[in-house]
Amino acid sequence: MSRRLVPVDRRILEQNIKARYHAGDIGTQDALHLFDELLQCAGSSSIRAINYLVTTVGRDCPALGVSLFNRVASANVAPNSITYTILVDCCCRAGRLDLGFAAMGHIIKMGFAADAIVTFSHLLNAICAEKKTSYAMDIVLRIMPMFNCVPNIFSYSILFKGLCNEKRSQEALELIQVMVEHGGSCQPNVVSYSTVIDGLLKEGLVGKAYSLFCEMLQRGISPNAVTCSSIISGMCKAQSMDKSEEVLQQMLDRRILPDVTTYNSLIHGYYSSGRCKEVDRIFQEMSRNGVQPNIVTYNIQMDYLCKSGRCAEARKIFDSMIGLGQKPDVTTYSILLHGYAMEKSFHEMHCLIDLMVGNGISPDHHVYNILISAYAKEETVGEVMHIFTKMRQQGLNPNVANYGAAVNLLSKIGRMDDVMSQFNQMITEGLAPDIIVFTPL
DNA sequence: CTAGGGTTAG
Repeated sequence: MSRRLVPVDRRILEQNIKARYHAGDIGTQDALHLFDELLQCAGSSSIRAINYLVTTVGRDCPALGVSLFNRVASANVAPNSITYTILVDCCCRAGRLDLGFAAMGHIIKMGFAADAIVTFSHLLNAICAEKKTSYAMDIVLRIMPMFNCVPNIFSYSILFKGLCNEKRSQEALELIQVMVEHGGSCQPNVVSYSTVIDGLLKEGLVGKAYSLFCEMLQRGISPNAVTCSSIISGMCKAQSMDKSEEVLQQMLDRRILPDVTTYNSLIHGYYSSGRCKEVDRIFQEMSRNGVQPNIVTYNIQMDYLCKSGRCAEARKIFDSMIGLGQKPDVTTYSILLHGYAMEKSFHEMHCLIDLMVGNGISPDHHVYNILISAYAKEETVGEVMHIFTKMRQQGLNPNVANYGAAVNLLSKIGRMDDVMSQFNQMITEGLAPDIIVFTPL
């Protein structure tokens, strides 16, 4: 084989990968095969093609993306800054924030930090998902500028959402004010305002949310369907359905089209206040405006029926959903399961769990907690403990609500030694007890 | 390429 032919073959392969990537034409398996093929003849020109392949694999299976990176590193090809960005994203999505930090360390060492704005976003998302938003704030406000990486509106939005998720929406509000007063190039936009308005409303701070909304309008930023849906949802939560309707009317006046999420908020609000006639009206309005119900709409409807002791009707919706091609999700199953639990229909519960697993949906904390509570009410300790074992076998660590349900049962039947042992187990697993766990003690 | 809204459990 001549020296010249190899690079030509290689270039054809690289161009082929690039074209297929942009056409969205590579599956995970294809990518893995192409990766093997390319790595055999790869040279320094191959890194772009390698990046396409690692992106494709990592999208589907982040841990596999990380392992491909290791093979790149041991082959004779130097990763570039894009490769490291893909790596950080894969590490974070594989739940290995520690490896994400290590990769970021390489980026900084190589002097790529100033251009790593997207890489930082992946890292910030993962940090906030672990409820360490204070740390994320330090990165945005101090560490990124230290490396000449100027935080952008995405960086700040991740912080706003993280703070709101930690019920620190007032700090998010302060951060918005600081951005505005500072007058820098990065100013809050409709996403920033919507996020913080939503967070304030979820904490019941209606007045502050309203002031922020006014401030947004004054600054010439137009609300959109997301902003309005958050406000409608907040008004529903505050039992102010009339105000919700006012906001809906203002949306229509401003030509902001309500979408399925907007209508779902209203439907949930009316069900919660027991006004079913109004729900019918909203359904009609939806259909008139060409908005189709989705899985969440059905879940809301089923939840209402189950909680009104009408599981059979909820089941009819459930069965018709499958026919309509709307696949029930883990929430749908939880809702129906909870309905059966209230009826003490243990047989139906087990059939439903089997159906769920058969349809490829794994039970989550909610599902298990419905089972734990149902057995707890029957005071069958053995079954409750068995569910904990099953959860752990599935790699699902019980959460505070799961322990809460068990601790309440044990204290009710006077088994205080078992209460303490569950309590200690919970602490050992790094969980912070809440008021419900403490009450029996 | 990276950000925001609706549904479920003790």
